[in-house]
Amino acid sequence: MNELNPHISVDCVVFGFDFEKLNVLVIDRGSNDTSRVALPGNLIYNSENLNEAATRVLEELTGIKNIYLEQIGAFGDPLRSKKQSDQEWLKAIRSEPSARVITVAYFSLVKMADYIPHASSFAKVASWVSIKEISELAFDHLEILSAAKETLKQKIKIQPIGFNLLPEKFTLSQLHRLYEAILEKPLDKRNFRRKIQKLDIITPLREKQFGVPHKPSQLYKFNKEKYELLTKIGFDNFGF
Amino acid sequence: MNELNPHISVDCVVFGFDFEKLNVLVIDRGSNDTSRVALPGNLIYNSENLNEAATRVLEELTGIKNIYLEQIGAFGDPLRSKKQSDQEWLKAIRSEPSARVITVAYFSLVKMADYIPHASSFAKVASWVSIKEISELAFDHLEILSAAKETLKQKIKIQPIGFNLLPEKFTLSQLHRLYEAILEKPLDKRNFRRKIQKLDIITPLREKQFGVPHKPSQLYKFNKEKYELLTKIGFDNFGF
DNA sequence: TTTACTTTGTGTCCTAATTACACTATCAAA
DNA sequence: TTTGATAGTGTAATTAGGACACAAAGTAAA
Repeated sequence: MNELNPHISVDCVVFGFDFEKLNVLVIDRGSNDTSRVALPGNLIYNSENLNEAATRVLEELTGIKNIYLEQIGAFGDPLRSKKQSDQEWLKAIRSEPSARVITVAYFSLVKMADYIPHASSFAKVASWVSIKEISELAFDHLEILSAAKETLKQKIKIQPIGFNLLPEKFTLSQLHRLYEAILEKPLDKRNFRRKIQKLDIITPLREKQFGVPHKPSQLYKFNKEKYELLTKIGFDNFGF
Repeated sequence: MNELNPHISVDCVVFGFDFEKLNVLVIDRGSNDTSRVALPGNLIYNSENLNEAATRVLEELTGIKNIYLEQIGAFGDPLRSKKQSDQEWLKAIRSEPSARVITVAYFSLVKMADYIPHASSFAKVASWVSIKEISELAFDHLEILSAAKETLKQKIKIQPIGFNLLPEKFTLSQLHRLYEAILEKPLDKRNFRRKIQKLDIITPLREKQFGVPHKPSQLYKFNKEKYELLTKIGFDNFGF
């Protein structure tokens, strides 16, 4: 340990859905020796609040902006950035690489198609990776990712936030697969549909899929007014 | 704003239940001009993690120890300690009173009878106050308290944590009133009892209340083994 | 043009959970 | 012995949840 003041950073867990599985946005420092994959994150400025910092840092590193971020919590183990590989990275980008860093983690759900990551700043690569394929991340980012997944599982049960991961027009099957990917368990098709329909939060469009080599499915759009009404009056019964 | 490094503090929202209403533990700087009621909190040390800091700070200010603290989240608005009254207080206790302070909030549930607060350090008074009576607190502590209440409402629905607020032996009516106090809404007596009984998490004792000017009620104890089993295998169906 | 392949979309039965609701029992105190 | 206070109990009606199988609609390939 040392006697420098601790620093504050933000880290962002941005989830995307590719109609099959959940992905998360990561950056890579991109040196060719050891790849150092990490969640997008950096130190905050003194004049901005934590949300603003998360928004700014995410855009600086990945080009992604205009998204809604929600706090997961603070991670402040004194040793969270003391692994040698982490220290080596920090030496390249920080003026006080050995200072303790307490981070505040945020998560967000976005439509992958709308957010093509473009690496910049110290990120050499910014890309979507399937959460199943992530077995190692810098610092304590694996722990943060794990907390984010847990938060998402909880929230999806009480708020229909999953719609943020789908395009404007979507099918019930896509929504179904999304819920299965988030909850990491199979859900009965008919029961799922019944439950979603009863929520009265999606509206069928006068439009179907086309060009698919099977029965084309009905397209739906998300009913934002209904959603806002529901979140306002509160609803607990979205559990699967 | 200024260019000092931000500091990190922890603040604790400790709930207690007096068989009628929810209370929260607050400290008062105790000057006789303006009373400055606040949640117990202080800067962290560089060598301790956030949980340890919360535990230590709580004990230093109120004498309360050996309790389980759970994180609520980080609060980091740059202006959160810039009110004049807050600055005056900070000048008395901090070497850099104008530095930005980012705080990590924790909450806890305790049996009031077991935890008699004893003020020390810069706290001149440490005492339980009904949450209904709190209309003003230092810094952004009102916001933190509000977040804590919300967290508690959510958690009580998926974990039987309320038992931490009751003594070893308690009656179903006490438990009932506790749930009503936390959820801030009336719950049907018979339905509440049925639901709790079905959880199989309380065991009746061979003992009743005595000395009460009405029908004495059955005493129960909390079934810890069952609770731990339930939290391990996971359960979502504790909703009221 | 027929067949194979793939995914969509739908209904019922059974069980479990939820809600609403009112009266008797038991004690202390007056 | 009466009063006042709280404890304790059951049922009926409704709603939600879980398990389960087959026909329909399109493309692609034979």
